[in-house]
Amino acid sequence: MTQDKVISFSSIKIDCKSCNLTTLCLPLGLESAEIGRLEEIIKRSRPLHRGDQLFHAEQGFHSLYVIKTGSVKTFLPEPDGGEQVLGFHLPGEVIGMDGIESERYHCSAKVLETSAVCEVPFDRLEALTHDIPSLQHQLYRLMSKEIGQETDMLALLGSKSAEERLAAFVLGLSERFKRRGFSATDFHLSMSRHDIGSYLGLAVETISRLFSRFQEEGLLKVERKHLQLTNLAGLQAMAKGCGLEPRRQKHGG
Amino acid sequence: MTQDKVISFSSIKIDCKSCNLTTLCLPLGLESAEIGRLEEIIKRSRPLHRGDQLFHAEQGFHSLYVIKTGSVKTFLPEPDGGEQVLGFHLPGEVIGMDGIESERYHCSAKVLETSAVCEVPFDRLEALTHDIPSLQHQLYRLMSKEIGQETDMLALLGSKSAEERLAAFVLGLSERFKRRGFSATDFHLSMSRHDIGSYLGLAVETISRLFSRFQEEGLLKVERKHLQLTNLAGLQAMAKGCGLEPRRQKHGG
DNA sequence: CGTACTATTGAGCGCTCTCAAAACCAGTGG
DNA sequence: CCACTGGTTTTGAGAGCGCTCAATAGTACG
Repeated sequence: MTQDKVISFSSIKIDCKSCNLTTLCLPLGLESAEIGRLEEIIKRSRPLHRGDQLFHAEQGFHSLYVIKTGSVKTFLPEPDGGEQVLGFHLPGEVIGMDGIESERYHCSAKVLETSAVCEVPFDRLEALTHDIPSLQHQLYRLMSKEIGQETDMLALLGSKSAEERLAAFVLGLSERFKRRGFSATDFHLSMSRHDIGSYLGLAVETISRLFSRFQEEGLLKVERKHLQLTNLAGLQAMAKGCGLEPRRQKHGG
Repeated sequence: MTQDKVISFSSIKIDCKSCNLTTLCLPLGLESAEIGRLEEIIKRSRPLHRGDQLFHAEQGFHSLYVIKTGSVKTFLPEPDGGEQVLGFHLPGEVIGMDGIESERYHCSAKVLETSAVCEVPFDRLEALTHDIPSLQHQLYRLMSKEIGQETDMLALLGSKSAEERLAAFVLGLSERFKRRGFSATDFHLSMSRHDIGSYLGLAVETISRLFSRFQEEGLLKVERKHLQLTNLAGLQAMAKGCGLEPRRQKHGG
């Protein structure tokens, strides 16, 4: 029960010990009575499995979802049945905030591996943020952070080469795993090469070729879904476009 | 004074008659006393001119800014002095929300033409949203909308060809001018070709060439900064990638 | 052990890039 | 008024990155 409290509390707070997520946010400083109220509105879900869909684009919006364990991808469905991947989400992260404006989800969300996810009905959360100013502030911060992250992604897609994008991608994952207390150099890719390609605006084949090249260059080792980063500094240099030989173009040249 | 009230009210409401912006949002339904309180916190600014900077990336965050007239671009400064353009902002739009999370602006904002901009200190706005639930809801919606728009841009950059991007861009501008009560087919581009290219992830030369080609194809007429859309349906088809001849790639192949 | 899906690798091409230069425009000062 | 200067836009030529197509290998599942 105490354990449950911690989980519920931290699900919103995004500062969740049970999710190994201790540094993302400032403490909320809620009173225990307030924690209880927050707990009340959170629906715990049974385990979800690979391919399960949390919500669909255009579907009526009611709740935010907090990833507790596992991973989730968000994407924009395309008319031809394809998926434009928008992001990969790890424990402690919140999705669904794009649905508030129109009261319909803007994107779809699909579970990448067996995962646990909390549902937080937004109308009740909104009412609670009205009663608890620090929670209100936290929600503003959360949405602001989302905007900033998408902004960074726009810059990546707008001006980086394929190798810069992939290097930045694996380093981003590394950083996020590290914050969660997992290894920063050794982790599992729950998404397919296809999803990575879609996310980075590249073809599947390009992802595969780059992984092979990075491995040849000793930057990392990749075996199917397992990734081991063997030269973080080299990857960082590559992500910044400061590769050994000066290159300065996205593609073409 | 009544006129001023309308402006202040609508600056936050994003439903501003004086900005020709009547359809963007639902009414807030504020009491006149509440309107007064909102008015109090808004700082009106003197006119700004082309090149004036509203805020810089990494600078301490204190306020949101609402464009009243003119236009503003937001961008991420690059180490080499370049600018990765993130968006162009028209009257009624709010910028600076990316600064809430870290209490530093995430991007920079520069005025594109003579403009009027309201400053809204965020701490005071936040306090006010606590007192006025409908205002709180409106701010959530505003941030949610921003997330959705950036999402759409990610999809554009991730999977569209150059011609699809430019067609979508001019149509997006057209739509936004239309909502503001201006002509949807005849308007002024306050940003340079360079800015458009950066925004769309394309080279300046590509923008210029595409404008020329679109003109040859009778889709639009362009003369320096003046744009006239002569075939909206054709542009829409092009933006969707349903051009006359089937094409299905971003670049290459 | 067959079927379907995912990943890898190769061959070839074209979209969009870079480089380069000319045309055009705006502002300044003589 | 015009030459000068700096910036923006246009246009051309050529090249390369990342694409598509295609085929092979590896993996998952029944």
